[in-house]
Amino acid sequence: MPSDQTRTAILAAAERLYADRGFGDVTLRDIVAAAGVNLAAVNYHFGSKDELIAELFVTRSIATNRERLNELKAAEEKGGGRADIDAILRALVGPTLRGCLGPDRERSTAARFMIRASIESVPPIRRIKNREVDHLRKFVAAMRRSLPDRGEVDLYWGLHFALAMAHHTIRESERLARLSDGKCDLNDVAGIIERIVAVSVMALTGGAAEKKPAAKLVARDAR
Amino acid sequence: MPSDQTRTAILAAAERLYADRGFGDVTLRDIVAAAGVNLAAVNYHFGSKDELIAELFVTRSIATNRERLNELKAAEEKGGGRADIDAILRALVGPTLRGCLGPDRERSTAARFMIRASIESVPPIRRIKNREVDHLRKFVAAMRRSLPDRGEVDLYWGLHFALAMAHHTIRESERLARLSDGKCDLNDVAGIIERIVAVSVMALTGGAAEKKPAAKLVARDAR
DNA sequence: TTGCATTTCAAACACTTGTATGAAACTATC
DNA sequence: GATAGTTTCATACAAGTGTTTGAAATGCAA
Repeated sequence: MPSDQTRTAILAAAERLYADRGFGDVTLRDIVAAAGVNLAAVNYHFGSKDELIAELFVTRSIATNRERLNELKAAEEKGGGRADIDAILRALVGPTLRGCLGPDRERSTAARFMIRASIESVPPIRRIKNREVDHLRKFVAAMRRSLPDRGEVDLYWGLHFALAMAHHTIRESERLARLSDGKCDLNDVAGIIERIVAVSVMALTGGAAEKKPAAKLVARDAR
Repeated sequence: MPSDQTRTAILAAAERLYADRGFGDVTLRDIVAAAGVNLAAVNYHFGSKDELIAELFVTRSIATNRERLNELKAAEEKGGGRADIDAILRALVGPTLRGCLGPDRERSTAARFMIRASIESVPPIRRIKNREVDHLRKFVAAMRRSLPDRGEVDLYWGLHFALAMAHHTIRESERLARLSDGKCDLNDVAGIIERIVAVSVMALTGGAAEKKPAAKLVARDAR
């Protein structure tokens, strides 16, 4: 059995560099330099640059999806097969937001890499990404169980908007900070999640307060 | 005065190619081939590839911003200096959505180019893009006039979410179509705009129906 | 037409990219 | 300890990039 410390060093360095600087301007030479290995090691261990990216993406993709589904399943079991809509949405956007935002960006490399992958859309990733709809369908199903009276199309749009707010918040966090002169606290990840979930719930329920007391719907104007 | 048909041919070809395929994989040779001009013409007329991109971006940027501000000003004048919040948001997201979505993608090249620019974040654009916050501040000011009781931070988040939904809808329109098996009609641009505006208004007003009858807040389940 | 500035063109330049090669170093089995 | 398989390494390669060059072509005033 081969010692794969070179392999993992390449994977770690590549993920960090891609997360920080994007796929566009990270070369194989940058990666091997950061990993402290030889240039030819990438092609030896992975075959090509694209296969390296693909392996990176599939690994993180199933990890993120599992994290989401675990939260979803926990919420559904607690509710006896029918989770509250806000819990479903929290399971959808929570993992990514917690991974990408907040002060502890140390182990957030994976999440930041996934955001890069969702933004830049490089060929090897685009091919894989089509399976993601199957993953999202599970959330649509859970939402349908939670809101059986809502129309199908509204559910799709609600899920779409929830992802929109989550991803856009991650991508444009600095612009929001500058626009608001720092008044929008982007380190308060829990607060951001609640904000996005609250808006998504309103989008899905038409603004009328539902069965739950809707605790977090009030404006939070810290600082 | 020089005949600038070569210049404009380059600009048109570059904008179309960038809009269609992104900055990443469009070379100068692709551009000059599409424009039917010589390779050296780009450097002769623009100095460098980055300056070509920058000129493209600033031109479209001020055009889009003007379109937005015209709608905003019209709404504010109609309301005697204080526009309804939904009119403000419509002025913010309407122009871009109308340009990028819908069946007539012929003259939407400009809007699609702007979306590319907002996604890929290539260096020459990133430098210019910082001025956009000044443009957005005008919308924050209008929102403050329209909703004087709302907290500052809520206004920023509301504007942020509105842009999030608009941009994400443009970027991931095909995924939404596939996820919903075509049930989400992405050719109904006016309906999409109203949907986004409605959710944004709810995000800003906390879900309670305000002074206006909130006409469009009901779910639309066409098809 | 002559002369001069502007614009076009083919060709080459310098550089970076991902990939391939073949020898060297290493590892573990017999 | 010899040998076969695996891994590393320096180096080279082919292709593609933006840019530059200097001459040819063009347009336009005197």
